[in-house]
Amino acid sequence: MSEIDTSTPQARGPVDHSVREQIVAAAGEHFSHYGYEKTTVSDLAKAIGFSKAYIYKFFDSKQAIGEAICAQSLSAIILAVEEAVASAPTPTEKFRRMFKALVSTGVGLFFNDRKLYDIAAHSAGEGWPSARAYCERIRQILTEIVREGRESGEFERKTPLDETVHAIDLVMQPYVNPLLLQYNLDVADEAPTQLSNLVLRSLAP
Amino acid sequence: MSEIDTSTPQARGPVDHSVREQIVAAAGEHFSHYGYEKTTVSDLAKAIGFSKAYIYKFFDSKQAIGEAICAQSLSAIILAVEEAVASAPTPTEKFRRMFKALVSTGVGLFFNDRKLYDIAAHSAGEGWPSARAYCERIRQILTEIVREGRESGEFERKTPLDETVHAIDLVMQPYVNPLLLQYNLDVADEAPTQLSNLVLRSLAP
DNA sequence: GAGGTGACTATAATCCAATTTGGTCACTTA
DNA sequence: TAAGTGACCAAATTGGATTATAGTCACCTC
Repeated sequence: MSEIDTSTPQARGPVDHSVREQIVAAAGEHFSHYGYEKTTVSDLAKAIGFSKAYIYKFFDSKQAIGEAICAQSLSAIILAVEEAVASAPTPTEKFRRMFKALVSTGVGLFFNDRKLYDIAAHSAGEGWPSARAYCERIRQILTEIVREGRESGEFERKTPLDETVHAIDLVMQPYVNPLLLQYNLDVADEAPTQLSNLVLRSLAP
Repeated sequence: MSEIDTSTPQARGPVDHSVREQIVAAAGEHFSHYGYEKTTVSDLAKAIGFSKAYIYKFFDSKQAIGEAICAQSLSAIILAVEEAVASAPTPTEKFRRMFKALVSTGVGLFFNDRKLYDIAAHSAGEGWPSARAYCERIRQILTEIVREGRESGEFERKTPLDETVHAIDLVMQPYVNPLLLQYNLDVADEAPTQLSNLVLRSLAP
């Protein structure tokens, strides 16, 4: 449910292979310690005890490895959001908690795993599939909440669903997208509440 | 009404002096042609036929000159916004046109005067007074519109004014702030309309 | 004193050769 | 045939000597 894109174009060779997992594990550690740029593919090869060439049997490029790691980080955010949504009783509350979880998990990643955050931001900036899939998933969750709120009569039904969702998505974008979030850290604590209030007012029937 | 901060701390020596104006004019041309980084203070000195040292009788630093130029660009946006607002009959329409003018002028600056835009973005990133004043002015205009809409009964009056304005300001921020706008160019044509609709729904009495 | 400058310094930008790095491929080995 | 690699190349990166730049100051001139 919350795995993003881990078995996609950037993969080579057998999808399910212990070496692939070793590579990803080593990359996770190295990227988070030294950053994406500072770790070389040879470093990863040494870490798992194989040659650099062998790495390329499993990944198209270094970027592909970066995407796998990025997808992991973003999956963690998705997971937190899904849990937050699941725990809420009403669509209104689901939206509030979603937004809050989204921002606080993102900000948490920024402060606790800055190196991994930077990959996510880079990923969003370059439009990597992992980042696209993440944004898409957030939008899905949002759509589901709005739909449910409309069905229960909690939200207005005049505006076309797509339009409503799209507009709310635009509002959340600066906090969803890691590339943008880093410029909004100064308002990250108040924004979810303030913007949720505004959005929910706009959704009132 | 739309002059931003042109007579502020970064100024030295006589505020009203033809040489100051010459410097600003030369800076405007050079920065817009070659960019802020690529033009040296000596270039500006040569352009106006004085020594570099003399420049420093009028400006604290190169950055101070940059701020003056930045303030000019941002003033142009403010002016466009003020005109758009003035031409609108109702608060609802004022808000729509404000948002639209804001984005289209900003985007226009990006595509037509990229070098100047970059200064504005840098300014916003570093929190220069010129950028702060700009954001503050936008907020003032917004406040005035909301207040007027409340008085005329067009907008709801339950939510505290400050809170309403602040939330709307957060919504507009990605398009007001040049640092952020450049990451949102892909949605810059639809965002004003979509977000205006959403905000206005939230303002409905 | 108002208008203006050349010479100076510390720091930042630039340049370029030497080195690394991402990525490939022909080739083992079991 | 599946698992794995050394040797190789073009492109990117580094380090460190060199140059350019922001900013100051004592001083000049009218």
